[in-house]
Amino acid sequence: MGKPALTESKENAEIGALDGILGFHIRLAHGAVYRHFVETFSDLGLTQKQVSVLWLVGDQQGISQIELGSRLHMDRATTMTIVNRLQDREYLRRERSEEDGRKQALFLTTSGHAALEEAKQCIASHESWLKNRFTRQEIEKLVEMLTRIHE
Amino acid sequence: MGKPALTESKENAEIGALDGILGFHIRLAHGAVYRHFVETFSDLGLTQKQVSVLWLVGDQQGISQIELGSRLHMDRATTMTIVNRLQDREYLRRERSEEDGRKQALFLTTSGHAALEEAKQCIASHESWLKNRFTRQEIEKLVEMLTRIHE
DNA sequence: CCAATTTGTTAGTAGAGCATACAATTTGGC
DNA sequence: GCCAAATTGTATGCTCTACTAACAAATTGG
Repeated sequence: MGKPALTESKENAEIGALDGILGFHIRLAHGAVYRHFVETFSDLGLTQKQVSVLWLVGDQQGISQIELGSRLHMDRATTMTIVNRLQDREYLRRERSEEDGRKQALFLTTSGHAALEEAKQCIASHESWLKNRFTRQEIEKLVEMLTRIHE
Repeated sequence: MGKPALTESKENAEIGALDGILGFHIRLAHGAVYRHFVETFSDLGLTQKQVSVLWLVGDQQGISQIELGSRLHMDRATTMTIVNRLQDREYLRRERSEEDGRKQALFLTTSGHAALEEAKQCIASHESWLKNRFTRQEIEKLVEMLTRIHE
């Protein structure tokens, strides 16, 4: 019954049965990646979401908010707040779409492009910190498995 | 252009070069797991963190807040807000530790135990939703790789 | 042409995370 | 034993992300 009192030297935090929960490991891994991301981007002052949005808008100028949101799995309201923040910082601007008056077309400003370039440098260093612990094959397998989760 | 237009979830959202970023996939996977978690736990009204805390306190009655926080990678302030919320709902209680007057020892209440039991049922169904897409070996490998990230 | 849908917007709520400051307690150096 | 430093808990305030609900404007379809 019960478990022996933990007297072992293991510095690694014991999490008991939680260790068998896949979702738990995904959450912890995400947290670790998140924290390193924030550290890497403390100078730029950009969050993961903001960088993703800059990246996607840079990739596909004129994309609508709804399209942007759907590709990053954000709802309309969440997309709004992030686009608002980037617009306030003058990294991107909205334009009414000509084809569809309901849509806003999003474009990077000049400083938006500059910020994205800087961000891509940070992403590179962040990614190598992350990927360092895996072989090329493992990364491929990991990405494939993660994709099966988020589809 | 093999993809049919459909109203289902699986509209292959193009994310371009972002597709090569491992951190991005971790974030998307986490988001997908999180959303399914919330859905699964909408009846119980518990969050991932709250369940993790209930689980750990149930596993190790008398654990201190600092210990709890360190095992779930939360700082003291964050741990406080979560413990406060669970205490307000009378799922757990604090007791001044006898060995170390600085510490609070945490214990599940009766309804805390009940909530944890319910939660474990939900976790099981949530986990099988998640694990369904993998073989046993893949799960093992995935957990091992995720552990390398969060150590 | 009118009703339904899509898209954007605003406002409000909530969880999680972090920084800072402070109080109580314990620990360690002397 | 005593005092300074470290540990733990607490309180406050801020930010980011995410969701809901309601509403307006534009488009689409029957």
